Amino acid sequence: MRIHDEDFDVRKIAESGQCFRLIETAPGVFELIARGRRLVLTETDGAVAFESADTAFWSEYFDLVRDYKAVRARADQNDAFLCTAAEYGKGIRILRQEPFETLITFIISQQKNMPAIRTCVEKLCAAYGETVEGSARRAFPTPEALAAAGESALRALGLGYRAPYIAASAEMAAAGALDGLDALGDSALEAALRRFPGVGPKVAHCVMLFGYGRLSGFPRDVWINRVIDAVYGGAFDTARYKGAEGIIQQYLFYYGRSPEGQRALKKKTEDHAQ
DNA sequence: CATCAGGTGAAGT
DNA sequence: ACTTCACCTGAT
Repeated sequence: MRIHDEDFDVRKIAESGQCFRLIETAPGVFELIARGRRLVLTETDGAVAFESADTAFWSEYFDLVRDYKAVRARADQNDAFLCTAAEYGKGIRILRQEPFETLITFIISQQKNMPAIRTCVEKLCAAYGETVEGSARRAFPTPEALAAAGESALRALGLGYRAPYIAASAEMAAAGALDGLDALGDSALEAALRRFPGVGPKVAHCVMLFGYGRLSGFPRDVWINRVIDAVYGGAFDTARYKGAEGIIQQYLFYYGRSPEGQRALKKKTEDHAQ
């Protein structure tokens, strides 16, 4: 399968911080372990190619049916920062990841940078995940496997104070706490996710968005808050982008974290100081 | 070597 | 309801 679409950029997706198991193994070659499978994606001349018989599966995973161009077109033309961000982040898509994996990886993500998150997640998979055909890497562990591992073994992997959160959340998931959440409305889903230890507002929105495809999710992390403080006077009106909040968040986040975006933020802050 | 990193929960005002 | 603080450890 070969996709030539300005709204599908594997590298940007890998750098976007929503998925920690999509890794560039050689220039232009990316290996993804997702839902117990391995997929190799190669990028050449602005097109992405991958080999898989199960195109329906990956179509859902990469959210291929959604019209991202139409979302970008919704950006307020008077909002220069967002317009720049949407253009800069063009190619990002919202992946539909496994809810349990999303839950645990974003509990891990707190107070960690992206390389550190990847290291921890790979260690966790290597220790407790099933083998994956064709790859040296392992699948993300099941709730049962992590629950059986226990807090002290997780702490020994370097997870620090997150170990009890992960152990308890895995136990809850193994007991069925994630079952049937798909049927819930957005706010009920958010409330259900908040019951897992180590899950606050930020992680809950990440899981809603990246694990359940709920585009009303708008995770507020330090980068988004920096953008909102510097550019929007401390309050960003998500209501204008109803049904696409999470995509808008990704554009703001990806651009805000980039060197170009940081220069723009610095300039805004200096302008305000005058 | 010190600081920081894609937060959360508990305790304090 | 809002503010402050401790928390593990790898990356820079």
